[in-house]
Order: sequence, then C-alpha cells, then structure tokens
Amino acid sequence: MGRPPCCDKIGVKKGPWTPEEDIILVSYIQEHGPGNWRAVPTNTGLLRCSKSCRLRWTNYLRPGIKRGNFTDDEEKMIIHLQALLGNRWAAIASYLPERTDNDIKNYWNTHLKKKLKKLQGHDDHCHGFSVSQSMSKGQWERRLQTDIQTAKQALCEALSLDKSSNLPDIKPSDASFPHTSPIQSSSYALSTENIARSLENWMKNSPKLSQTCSETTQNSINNQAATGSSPSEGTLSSTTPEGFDSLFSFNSYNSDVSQSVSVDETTNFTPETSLFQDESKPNLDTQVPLTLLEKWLLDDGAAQGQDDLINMSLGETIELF
DNA sequence: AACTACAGCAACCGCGTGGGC
DNA sequence: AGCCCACGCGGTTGCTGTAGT
Repeated sequence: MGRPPCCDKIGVKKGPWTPEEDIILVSYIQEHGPGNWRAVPTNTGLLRCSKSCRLRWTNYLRPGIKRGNFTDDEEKMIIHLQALLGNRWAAIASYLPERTDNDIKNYWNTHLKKKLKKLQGHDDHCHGFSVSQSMSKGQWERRLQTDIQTAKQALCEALSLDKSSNLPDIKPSDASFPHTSPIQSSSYALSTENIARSLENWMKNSPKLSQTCSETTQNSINNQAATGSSPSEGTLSSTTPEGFDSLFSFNSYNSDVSQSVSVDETTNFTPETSLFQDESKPNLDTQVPLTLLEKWLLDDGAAQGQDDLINMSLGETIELF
C-alpha cells in the first residue's frame, strides 16, 4: 500500500497565497497556535492542504522572519555552517533565527554556490588559498577568527541576557506555541507586516483586483468576525498595512517586537536567542557538529576546541574554495 | 517594443522519523 | 511489535520579474 496523499488533491488550492488567505491563517494561528496542521484547513475553511499551511506559516508568516538581503555576517555564517553541516538547512537556520531554512537554502543555491564556484575557479587559476579576491589567507584567517570571537562574545551576552531576561520563557525547544498557552499578540506583529507587504505587492501587481480586494478582504474579515475566529473588531476598513495592524491590534506592539525580535546581528546564530526561530527546528543537542560548535563557542578556555573548529571549519571551507 | 534568457524566490513533492495507539 | 498519522526536512519545480538582445 502506498503512502496516502497528505491531503485530498481534489479541491485543494495550489500556488501563491493571497493576503486574504494569509489573514485567515494568521488569525487562526493567533487563536490556536501553530500545530495540528491537519485541522487548519478544516477549521479555517482554507482550500489548502495542511502542509501548505504549515509551510506558509514557517516560511513567511511566522513572526521574527527577516527578509531581504543577507548581511555579510549572515553570509559568512552560512558558508561556515554549510561547510560544517552540509545541506542541513534547518540546522543552519537555527543559528540564523531570523532566516528560514528555505530562505537560506535558496540563498545558498542562487548566490553563494555561484560565488564559491567563482572563487574556486579563481583559486584553480592561482592554485592557492584564496577566499576573497582581495583577501590574503592571513587576512581571511584573521577575519574569520574575529568573526568567531564576535560570535562567541555575542553568545555569552545572549546567555547572560537570557538568565536575567524578563522575556517570556520561550526556549528554542518549546517555542512551538503550545496550544494551552495563549499567544501574545506581539508575536504576530511581524506577520502582519509580512502580510501587509505581500498585500502591497499584490495590489501593486494587480491594479484591477485592488478594488475587489478590499471588498473580499472585508468579507472574509466579516466572516471571521461572524464566526468569532478573528480578533478583529471590524476595524479593518481598508487593506492598508494600517488596516492589518488595526485588525490585529498590533500597532502598539510593533516597536517593542521589532526590538525584541530584531536582535543584534551578531547574536543571530545563537540558538539561545532564537526566540522566534522555527518551532520545528530540531533539538541541536543531538547534532554533534553543532554541539561541538556550541561547546567551543561557550568554552572560553577550550583553546584546543577552538583549534579544532578552526581547522575543521577552515579545512572544509578551504576545500570548497 | 518585442522577445528571450536568466535569476530569484515561493511553493510543492516525496521521503524519513517520531509518537500515539 | 507493528501500524498509522502528523510533521519536518531537503530537493525540486514553476512562476515572476528583469536584464540583455
């Protein structure tokens, strides 16, 4: 007997998500929390399969997701981690809590792979170690060590923050928004930003639809209000970002959230600071390379470990170049 | 201006795995 | 112990925008 389809193929919508669907999904998750994805399409009336809902949430709507260009630090981190972990994007993403595994995977496939290939070609040409065309081996190593030092410091800071922090006790391992605990509205502020952004693009790209959009959106909101599934108090009179903010009453939270979510770049890769990292991220304790990395990052006196990691990282990275 | 090629990214697909029964 | 379900992950696909001709 073959594997049963994850969802009924008939009547299941595919393709890009509309802002309306996003609203419905976010609204539902706000109320019930992520999880039990199987029930989401049924309970929301979304004509999407559960997988699609989960993916949409984890890759786009989930709070704390940073979109847009990757910073140099992020780029380097990805390269290092990829060298260490291979294509274990979820593990890599757990060290870049504001990025999704899908994002990192895409970035690797579209940018970094090419970049490295290019550099490798350059290396072949000059048959030597060359990470950057403008960087000597010594410079590279120094820079890498500086990065590592920064990461280490950031991790320590993050950990000390964690201990004294008054942040809600969300740990990477329990960030799955258990159904029993109510979701704080603030956690969804960035989701509304995402939706708003999506809607803006959508409307920009579909001027013909912009008229009906607000109507249908209003309808869906009204429907939700009627079923009591939306926190909206019917304040959405337009499909502007402000409209969404008012829909979810997020205005007052946005600044706070962006402060708490937009942690310092240098702290991004610490699992301990991954307040909003993917709920589904595996427990890193079980991952030997990451444990080594963490251990090494944490252990100031572990000079040997540092050497190991540098050797490991550089060794494998060098192979790439 | 029209067409083509390419890049970037969102979403899908299929497999693996863990937990509950 | 074995089955089933739900979920997570990595690879792949396909759509859309843009640069080049």
